[in-house]
Amino acid sequence: MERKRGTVRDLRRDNRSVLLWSLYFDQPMSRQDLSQATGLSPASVSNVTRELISEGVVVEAGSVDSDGGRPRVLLRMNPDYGYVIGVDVGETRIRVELFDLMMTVRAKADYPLNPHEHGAGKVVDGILAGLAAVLADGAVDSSAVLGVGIGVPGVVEQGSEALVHGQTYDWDAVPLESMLRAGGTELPLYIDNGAKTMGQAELWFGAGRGAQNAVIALIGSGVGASIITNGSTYRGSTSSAGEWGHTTVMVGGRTCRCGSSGCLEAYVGAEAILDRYGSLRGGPPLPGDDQESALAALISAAATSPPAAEVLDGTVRYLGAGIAGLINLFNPERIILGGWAGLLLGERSLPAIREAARQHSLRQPFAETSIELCRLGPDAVALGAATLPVERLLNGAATPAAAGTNRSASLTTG
Amino acid sequence: MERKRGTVRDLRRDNRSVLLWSLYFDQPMSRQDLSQATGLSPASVSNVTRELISEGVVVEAGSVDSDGGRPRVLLRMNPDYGYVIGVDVGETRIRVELFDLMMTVRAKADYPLNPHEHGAGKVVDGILAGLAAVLADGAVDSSAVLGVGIGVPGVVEQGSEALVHGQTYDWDAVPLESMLRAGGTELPLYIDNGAKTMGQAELWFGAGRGAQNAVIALIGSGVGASIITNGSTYRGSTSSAGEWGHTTVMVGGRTCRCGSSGCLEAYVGAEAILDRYGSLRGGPPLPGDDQESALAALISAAATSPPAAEVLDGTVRYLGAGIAGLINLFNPERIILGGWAGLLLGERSLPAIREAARQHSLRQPFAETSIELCRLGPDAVALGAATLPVERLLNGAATPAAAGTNRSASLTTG
DNA sequence: CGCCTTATTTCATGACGTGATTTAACTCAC
DNA sequence: GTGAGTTAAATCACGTCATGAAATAAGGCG
Repeated sequence: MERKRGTVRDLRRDNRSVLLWSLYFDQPMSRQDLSQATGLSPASVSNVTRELISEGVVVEAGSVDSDGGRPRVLLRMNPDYGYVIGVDVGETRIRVELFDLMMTVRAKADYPLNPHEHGAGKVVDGILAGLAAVLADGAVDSSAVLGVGIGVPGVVEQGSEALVHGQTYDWDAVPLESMLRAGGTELPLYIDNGAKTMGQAELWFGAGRGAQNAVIALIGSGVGASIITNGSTYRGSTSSAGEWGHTTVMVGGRTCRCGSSGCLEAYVGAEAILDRYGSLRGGPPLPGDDQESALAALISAAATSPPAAEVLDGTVRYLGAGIAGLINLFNPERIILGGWAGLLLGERSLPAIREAARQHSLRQPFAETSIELCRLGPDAVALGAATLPVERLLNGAATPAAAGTNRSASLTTG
Repeated sequence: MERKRGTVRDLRRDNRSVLLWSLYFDQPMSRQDLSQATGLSPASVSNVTRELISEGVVVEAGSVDSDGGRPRVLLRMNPDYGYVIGVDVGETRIRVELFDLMMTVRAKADYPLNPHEHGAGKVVDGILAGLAAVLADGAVDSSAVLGVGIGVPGVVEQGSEALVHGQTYDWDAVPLESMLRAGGTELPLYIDNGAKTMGQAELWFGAGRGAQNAVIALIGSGVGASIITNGSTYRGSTSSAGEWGHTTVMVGGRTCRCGSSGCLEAYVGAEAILDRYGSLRGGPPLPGDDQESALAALISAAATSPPAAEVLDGTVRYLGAGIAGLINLFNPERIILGGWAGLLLGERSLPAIREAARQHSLRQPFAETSIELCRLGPDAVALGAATLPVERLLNGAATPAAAGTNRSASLTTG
């Protein structure tokens, strides 16, 4: 998100953007509050506000207070100014959700995916079907949609057309964007890595609110992370930053599915945990075909089963070491542990994880970091993806399309 | 380095800053070149340029070219607009260097430090003496000094007055800034971690030039790093970001001087390498009281001595794993290996280090990353520290003091 | 020496943010 | 009720800025 500078018009756009961000996260606010929060003069707030209201992005929402003076008029975002869609391309299903501007869900659609059949074509079909379904279900015209955010597993190469490199899916440079275009959609698309979109969801609405520097650590079958620096997602030079799972925590250790050895993921990923438990017991895998119930079973077994406890203790230790590395390197205000396996582990062992992290990190940065659990659950990928077009709106993209059937159209100003 | 926005005057400052950065790193340039490089209109370049010339920051430096048209007038920074001082507080000495704006050395001074006597008082005395010495030696009046950058070991807490937490020195919240003030200096001070200043030196003038995302990995007696994100040094929430040395690469491994175990530093720091070699041989430490010659001796012994070769091979492997972690997490364009021990290792084994890093990192980000050696040598700490006040100047700090005896003072404009 | 070419400056214009000033919208005491 | 008091918001006049267009400067070339 570069900020072009130069002309005096860009300045206006910047100020407008600052004001929108402020309002978005602190609704409702009076013009006066906004002036304080943004540092802009009351006069400027008044001007920018008029513009925003006439565009329909912002609406007045009643007045409040008055101990003797003119009451403050409260301002809100207009949730119906436009809609956004979030797509979560998961291992077993595609989920599509329609939100209004304030991220209230308006419609949902799920498309199951055969775990062993991840052809890009299937995924594209699922997404397109989901888009049509939520638009119909929510009774929203596509012209009112600001954009569609899509969270996918794997690295997304942002170019003129986004390319997806999916390790898990065995995708190699899949041109998802142009495939969707070929499928007929004309909605603005924002494609990003699912861990990053989920991180952004936590950053905006979950345990990360207000953080400038944070790492959202995600543990599912595999291990990933979303890195927040200076208040926004860090992507690195080719958008693959945050691949935390393949950090070496044990040189010469267990072989990882990435081909290397000693990776963090080879110890704390759900698959690895179950595998370690299996080889310790020497028996067959735990009950339940899916990892989720198997891991839950392992965790509840730990109370009585020494081998299960041993595996989990080891997991906590490796995880703590991995988190400590993040603390030392990034010096974040917050580490947020998520992903379905991360939540299972965290619910049982957060204090132990904190202690392990303490042991492996430097005193000073550790003392400045809080380690918490995600608040939004594992379904936040779609939510986070849907924030991408909202982010663009807040950053001042020119009114996209005519967006908004629901505007109060009193443009008679002056 | 926040960029305050709001008024139209800030816009001017921003444009001025963009122009200065461009000119600083691409001297000399004509106004036309600048217009192209910055995206500003020729008219604006002309205006801003006039201002800069009248202030004395920029000077015209001859014209060039002319295949039929008016020749381009070349512009340069005025190296004598003001001076900056860089201080390197090392383990065995304090080094103070005086530079002009283009970082040409004008004077140097060294103050030896007893390795076992790192009292803050001694250090402050040394710095103050050094400042006086270089100013005298360089025949520069203190009013012409834009600022003093000081690179120290340990974490620097940037508050209203910088506090230094030095692990190595056993410093705990030493108020270095106010101590120097109490010592009588009135020069603007910029205190930062030495690894970060060295990283900035490489970023500006060394192997990091032009990189937007890079990590400068420093190996000396200990191990540190300087992280560059989006073109500038990343500091994290309390400026301790970049503590790479205590990343766990071997859970339950060697005890580290930080108190934890399995830290990268416990394997690839010079002290650790020598220690590992010592315990492998079972004999006394290598010849040479200082680590530097001992490590050099170990490296040259590796050609004939199997134990030495074994230790170094292990070191390469651990180092590669550590670097791989940086590649995965940060997805940088470049990893730059430095520090005196890093250079010794790198000169002998860079290809092996690259290979080890490849084995432990993901294919895609590894392919996008080049791994190189530092170009400026271990003395770049002072140089990098001295860039701090220059950075401030380029970012558009109001002309600090009256800076510059050497200005052409024709301020008669319109 | 005049014409051509290219770099730089000048000029008029339109936007913008802001402090000061007005106007708007209420409360409250009487 | 009604006027004084109080606070929020809008308006105004002003100064600053970047910019495209036009003018000017500075050289080459025939």
